[in-house]
Amino acid sequence: MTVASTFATSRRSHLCGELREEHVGETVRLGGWVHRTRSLGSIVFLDLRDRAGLIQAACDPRFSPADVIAAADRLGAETVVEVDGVVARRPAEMVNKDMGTGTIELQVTALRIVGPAVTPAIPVARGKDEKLAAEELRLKHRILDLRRPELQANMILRHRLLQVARHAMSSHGFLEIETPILTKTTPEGARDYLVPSRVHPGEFYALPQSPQIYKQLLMVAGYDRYFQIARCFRDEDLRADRQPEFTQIDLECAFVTQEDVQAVVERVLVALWKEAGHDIAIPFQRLSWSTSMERFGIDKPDLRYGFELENWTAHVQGDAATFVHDGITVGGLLRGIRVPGGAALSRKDIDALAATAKSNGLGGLLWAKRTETGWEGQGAKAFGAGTMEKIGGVIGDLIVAGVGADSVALPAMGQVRLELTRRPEHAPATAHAFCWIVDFPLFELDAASGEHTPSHHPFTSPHPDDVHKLESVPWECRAMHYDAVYNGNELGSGSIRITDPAVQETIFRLLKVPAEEIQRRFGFLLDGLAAGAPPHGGFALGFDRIAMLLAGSTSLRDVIAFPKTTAARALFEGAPSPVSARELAALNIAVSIKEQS
RNA sequence: GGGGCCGUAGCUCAGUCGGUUAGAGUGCCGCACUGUCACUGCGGAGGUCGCGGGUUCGAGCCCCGUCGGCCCCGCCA
Repeated sequence: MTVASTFATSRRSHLCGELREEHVGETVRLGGWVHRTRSLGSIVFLDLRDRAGLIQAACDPRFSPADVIAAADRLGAETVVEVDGVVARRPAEMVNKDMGTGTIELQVTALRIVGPAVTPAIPVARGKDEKLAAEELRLKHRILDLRRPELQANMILRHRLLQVARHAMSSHGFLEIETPILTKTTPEGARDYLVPSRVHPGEFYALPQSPQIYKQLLMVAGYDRYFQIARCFRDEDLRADRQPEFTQIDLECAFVTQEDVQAVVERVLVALWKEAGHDIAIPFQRLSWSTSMERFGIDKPDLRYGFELENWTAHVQGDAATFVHDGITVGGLLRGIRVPGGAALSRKDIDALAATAKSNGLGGLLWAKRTETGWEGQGAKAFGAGTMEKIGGVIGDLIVAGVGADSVALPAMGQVRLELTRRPEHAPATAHAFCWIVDFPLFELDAASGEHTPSHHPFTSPHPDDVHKLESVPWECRAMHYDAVYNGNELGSGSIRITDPAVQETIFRLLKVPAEEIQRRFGFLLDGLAAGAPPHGGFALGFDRIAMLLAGSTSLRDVIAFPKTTAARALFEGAPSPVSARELAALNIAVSIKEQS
């Protein structure tokens, strides 16, 4: 007597892939897709597939009627069938170790074709070394691609992660509250997706770039701890890890400090990683933004690797080349990286590192290898013996360095470091390296416009120790803004919000936001904050990216059922698409497309 | 907005210096086959070389444009 399957219905008793040796002897009824067929003439084997996996269904004259064998012989891939049969143990020499159901098979007694299928445009069943179809075709024929066990595993993992996130949030007292999808532009600064209003000609809703303002208003409204698995929309150009619509685990809580928020986020991340089979330690280490830039040249450092940036400015001696001295004289610093064993790198490898340095704005990359006979390379000549002595190193070392202002040299050397970490001979010291980046600058300078912009959003509270600088040296203010970083990936970010109207006013003034615009865009938030706002702060985790990383994938498209292309098209449904003149007229919209010259 | 890579049979790819009839594997169709598991063997069908233009006696191959996909920069806190 066995327990009935959760998946039993009026039309089936089990999922194909969930049968095991304990079911041997049972008469079962299965439904599934024909994954592959192997016909030996009067014996036909079918691999039947469903979301639980594959099982071999054997059609053999010893237990199958002749018409079943004949029908099985004609089955094409991806046909949906229902089969009746008896679960039988396979003889030892016929066990398939690669299948979850490899020790058993179904002895088919009846077979019904319930969903005939045309020959699939792209293969669902793949041989061991067979490549995937082109991504374009996978997106166009998404239902077939989604049938592949790999993608099904990803979607199942995604589901489990969502449940874990919900449970973790709920168990810490967070209330799941939905916020509008048809809304008003939010302060993230990306382009909005707009939705025309039919009843208000000429007016538009915006899809939310995040529920930022709503969640702050929920704090004002007394909901204390809010979370949402929130869909967000940003009309910006895409990347492998960026989709126009994406999902955040969004949270906000009241009467908290930065540390309180971080503690909650850490617990959620522990739960998510555990669900994927990884035990991780908390609390994560904290790095200030400036420390991260100094040591790693980036605000999302991959701490699985060493190769930290070092400041060698003080090592420079009188015998160094003039250009080195000149670079330092104009305010630059010498930033170097030591690569143990790096002397084995070829000239081509080093040239590639130099190209990275140059494309990131450095004049060039100085390098030297420590060999049996001493330092070699252009860097050794440029620095001179005295400086090399100070920099030091053992035989086998490579040193690379660049001179420049921190705003250029640190990010550039950070990219050089990243390239070093990606080299196959450099194994990560650990599999999971989390950290918090804290004390971000409150503002950053926009290179294009020369204007200051909020580095997070305009409601981020200045660091209490820096509030006094707001009027005098605002660009030196740190923010109560923190990012969670994992293996060089930004998982999410958050901040403690401004609840003091005077501070908020100052921020808008510094950002040169006109009073009219403040009222128009953020009036309902400011009014809310004036209604009695508790101190509050929150966070948003990029859920798709987390699912991607835990699935071991490098593209968001592998963890989203129906993703968009890099041109923001949906190849499967064919969105976006033109609409009829009638629909446009109803929305009071006239379309004018600029002719290409 | 900019840069790079790619586009040849349903799918994955090869295609030499620009040369006459564009190939392979797989899938598909047919035949054979009683223990296969990427079954095997034999036979067959299958091509707008993304699209448009140009150079040339001749273009899958060279040039220009264009469309689509992917990756990156800008952009996206």
